[in-house]
Amino acid sequence: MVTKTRKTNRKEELRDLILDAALKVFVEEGLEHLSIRRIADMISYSATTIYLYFNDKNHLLFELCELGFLRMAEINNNLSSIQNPLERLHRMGENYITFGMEHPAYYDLMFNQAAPMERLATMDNSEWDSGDKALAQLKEIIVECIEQGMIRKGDIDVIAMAIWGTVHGLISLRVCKRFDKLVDASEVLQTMHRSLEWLIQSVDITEK
Amino acid sequence: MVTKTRKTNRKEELRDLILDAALKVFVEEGLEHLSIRRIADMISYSATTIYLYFNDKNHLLFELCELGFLRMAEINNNLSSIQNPLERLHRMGENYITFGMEHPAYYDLMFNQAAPMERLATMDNSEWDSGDKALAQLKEIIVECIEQGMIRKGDIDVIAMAIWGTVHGLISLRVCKRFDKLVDASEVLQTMHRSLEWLIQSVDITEK
DNA sequence: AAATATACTTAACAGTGTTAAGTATTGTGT
DNA sequence: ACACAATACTTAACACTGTTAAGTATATTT
Repeated sequence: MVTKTRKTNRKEELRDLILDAALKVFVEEGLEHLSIRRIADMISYSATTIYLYFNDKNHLLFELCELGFLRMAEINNNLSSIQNPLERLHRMGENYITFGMEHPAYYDLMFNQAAPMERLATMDNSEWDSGDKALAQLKEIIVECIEQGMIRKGDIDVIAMAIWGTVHGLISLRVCKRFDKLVDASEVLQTMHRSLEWLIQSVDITEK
Repeated sequence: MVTKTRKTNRKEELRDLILDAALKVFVEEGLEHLSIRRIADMISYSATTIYLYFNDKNHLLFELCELGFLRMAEINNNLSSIQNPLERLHRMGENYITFGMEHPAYYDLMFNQAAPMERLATMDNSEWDSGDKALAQLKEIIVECIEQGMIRKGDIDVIAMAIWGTVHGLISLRVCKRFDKLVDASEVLQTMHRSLEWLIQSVDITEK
């Protein structure tokens, strides 16, 4: 039993080593430069060794994606202290923008790339837990906003999609470099925050 | 002069043949199955012939992208007849959703993939004309809405980004298959339209 | 000490974008 | 009509990619 645990730990260690190397490459050089052989070279193993720890490249990318969701959850730790649900919603959107701008490679993988979803499709429990959790948190806040009469009533799913869509849309356009030629680089971040602010204010039905 | 024109036409013909074949593959089988050799096989030419008509794959994808923008512009022909600018804005959003749902491969290429923007970066006149035009049309309508006191005043760029972001976000999440596990497939389209409707109504400051 | 399981590697397959060099075919000038 | 040159295209190759089958040491168990 002890030996088995030790073995498992050693296995886990190399698995983590692979993920760390993969992370380093795709954060520093982009997803297009992330190849199995590249990772293998970095950690001085043969390329095929990686297939002893991951079914295929999609599997590896999916795991990286999950790490991304962990990091994203972390930056939302500052939400609980905010009483006003609309303010909390606003902050959540700002966190989302911050995350996307600071970790574009993660964001691309989590929401734009096909690989993680292709991996998900092959899994037994094919629920998208990470996405589900993040969306559930958003919906909770929206429910609060509606209960306190701060935003117009409506189907929670519909409102959640609209709000998620907005912040995702902004980040996504940025990550996919669609802003570069349209908005001055130095003003992108500010424009995004002001867009979110405009949305929140438009949605706010208090004091009107 | 006549012969030269004839030659040019013949050149254009093969160029179009390549684009047609490329279009067929990536619409029917997805971008990941679109390879230079695949196109070449379809039109019974060698792979290298394609490089006589396009600098590289990015160039080819950029041209396909431009075709996508043409098609997108077409479906906005129904806007001019709508007097109320807020209604026109709403319809423009619905058109955007319709386009994205009916041509996911085009949409992916136009707004998510890196290739077209990488091509653009290598070009002399590196303005993103297509994106610029589409955004300009959106801004025009927003200006009208503000002038007629239909939506809250604010920086045009900021508002345009917020609205474009919203519809793009919805489509993008769909095209990248992030809705599949979260929203029932049969309800996705309806949810998207209702999200847009909710946004428009939230933004509408008439009769409040 | 023999058998077996573990951890890893080598070699290979089929595919990718891309380039250099070569080959017909066609058009032009004398 | 003949030589020259431009045009249109192909063959072969390079350096990659993900992935798999088969082989090899090493360590563990019996």
